[in-house]
Amino acid sequence: MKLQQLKYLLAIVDNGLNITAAAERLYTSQPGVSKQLKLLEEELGMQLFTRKGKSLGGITPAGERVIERARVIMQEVENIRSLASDYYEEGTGSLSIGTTHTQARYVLPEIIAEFRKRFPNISLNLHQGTSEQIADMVKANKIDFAIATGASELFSSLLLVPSYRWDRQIIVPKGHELTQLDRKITLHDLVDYPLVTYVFSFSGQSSLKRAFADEGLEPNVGFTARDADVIKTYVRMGLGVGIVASMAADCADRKDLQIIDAEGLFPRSTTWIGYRKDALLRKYMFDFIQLFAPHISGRQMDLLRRATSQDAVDSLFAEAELPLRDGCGDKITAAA
Amino acid sequence: MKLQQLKYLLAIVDNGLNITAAAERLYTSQPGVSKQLKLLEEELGMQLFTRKGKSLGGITPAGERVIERARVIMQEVENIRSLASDYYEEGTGSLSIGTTHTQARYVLPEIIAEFRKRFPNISLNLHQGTSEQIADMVKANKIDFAIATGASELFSSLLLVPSYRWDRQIIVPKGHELTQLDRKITLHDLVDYPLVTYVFSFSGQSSLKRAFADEGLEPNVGFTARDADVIKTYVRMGLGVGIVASMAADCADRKDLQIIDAEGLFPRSTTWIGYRKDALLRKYMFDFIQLFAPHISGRQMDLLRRATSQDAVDSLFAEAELPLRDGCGDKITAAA
DNA sequence: CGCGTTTACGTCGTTCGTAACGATA
DNA sequence: TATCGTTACGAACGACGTAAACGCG
Repeated sequence: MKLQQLKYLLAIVDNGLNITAAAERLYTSQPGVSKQLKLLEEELGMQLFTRKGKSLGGITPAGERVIERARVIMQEVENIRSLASDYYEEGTGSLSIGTTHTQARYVLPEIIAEFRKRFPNISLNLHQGTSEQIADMVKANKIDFAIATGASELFSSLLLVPSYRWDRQIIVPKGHELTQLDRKITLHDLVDYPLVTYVFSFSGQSSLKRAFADEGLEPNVGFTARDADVIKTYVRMGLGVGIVASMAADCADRKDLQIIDAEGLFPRSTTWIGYRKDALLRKYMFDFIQLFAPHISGRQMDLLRRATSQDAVDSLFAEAELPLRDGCGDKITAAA
Repeated sequence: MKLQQLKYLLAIVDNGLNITAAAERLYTSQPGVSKQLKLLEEELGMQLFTRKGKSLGGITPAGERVIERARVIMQEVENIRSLASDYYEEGTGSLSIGTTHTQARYVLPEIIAEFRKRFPNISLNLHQGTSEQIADMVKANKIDFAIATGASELFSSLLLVPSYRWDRQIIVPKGHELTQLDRKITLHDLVDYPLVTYVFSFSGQSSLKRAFADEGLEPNVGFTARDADVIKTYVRMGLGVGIVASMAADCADRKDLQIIDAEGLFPRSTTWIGYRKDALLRKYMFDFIQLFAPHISGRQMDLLRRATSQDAVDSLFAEAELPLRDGCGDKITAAA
């Protein structure tokens, strides 16, 4: 048995049991892959795949289990390489992050700027997508980190590190009648206006809908978009009342938009940064986590390094201690 | 990186950083091992070992971590092979068991007889030793199963499956004055006689001593031996009162020895069968477990197969439901 | 000088890519 | 006939073992 055979095996599986495609992905010849698969099957004395004529038809039950193990092995091989890189190639490497628009546009820029300053030779890749798309990237091992809000059920193979919490904010054009209220705004006030907010697939969105339902109200959603910039554009055009994450309402917007604090109206959301349970992170990756979630103490980071289960991570952080993030003013306010 | 390089690396570590010894163990030439180590270090770009002149002096901190990972990899490779054997070499293989004298002499014979009948082509190896010696065998990966009583702290790398419980029994020559008592025997009765029992290193032994201490008594230990046969021999010679595991007092002994039930006098012991957490057991190995601990239901066995932590195993079995084993009469009595 | 490691080198087996062939839809 | 996998073969590479050199105690 050789590592290459296992690598080829996984490549075949990950390319839909198409040996030709796997060979291309591996930058090698197709007969080579074919032969190594055959050799592996011969050595193990078992069929890993069922055959449809000459083509591969499916994976045998035993094959499934071999593949599982092979994945562990290749992951550990990666971990060894990663260890080695940490010791002798300090300062070089790459970091791929999958995240949503709000993070990429409003939260990450200054964090990434700081990271680049500290690690100028780490190449950074930002992959933007919906929670579901990010989950796919995780599956395909395309990213080192996923950053998102809620939707933890999509990311069971990751360790999720809660990083900060945020409220939604209501944005309206300056002088809008909602700003004339002499009391705190309520959900009742909102149902009279067309709302402009995130499309439902955006995680945490369903909690907004539920907030209305809990009071027996039906929101009038006039327009949905995937990112806050589009929402703000439409709010500026007077198309409705915007509801966005507080991070998205930055200071520049306050020239022509008015922000109404919606604290308490909707449940608070928690944004996390996650990485594969079985991956060994390089030093600069942990440094990135600490940049992203600076409330984590040095001691907590040490414990985090050793954590292998979500329970272990959760026990490190109490929700109440997470910082609350805003788009203007102090970027991070202390815990309530 | 190649699997062979990792195998060589581990062999070097397991042979006290002596490359020559490692090469012999691997049935290959010493320069070959040396070269592969060098290649591995070059590929990783790091020193795995510190050098004392030309000899290996110690393991670098980074090396330790690489070795950890390498062990996982080689274990998974074994697991794949094991899987393959299960599918295509059904009925062949080997089973090595490390256990104590009492198990080997009184409990295992009939279990092994049944196992041999079912799997005539599995070669069986019984390694007898103290708990400590068995723990060493586990470390050196010499055995598939460890069977022992108590001493669970020695076997933290194993999953321990509680299998049955047993009491100690008091054995005396026929007509001994302790048999004349018209009431249940107590610890006070025993301190007047020299006791013949297991040496202290035998696990669970300390609990015997503690039982006396709890009542403020000091037992008069006249003679200790490592196995019950020796103890019985000395009891027959009138050298003292024997205290042995109930399994060891078999029917044949009742001709010239009298057994006094000591139920309640000493804490009950639990015997377990254990296997490495990270090992993938072959089918016949699980069958052996079920032979050894027949109280485990089919459903529990299925869950056991998937268990990876001791907590998961413990949650499967409540102590109270374990059978109580005796040396004569019904071999296994139902739970109390 | 003995022990253990490294270097040097010749042999042998394996892998790889190209090219041709076979099977399937 | 287009697609995909297998077989065949020569070239290149890598692993292995023997022999010799080196360093340390």
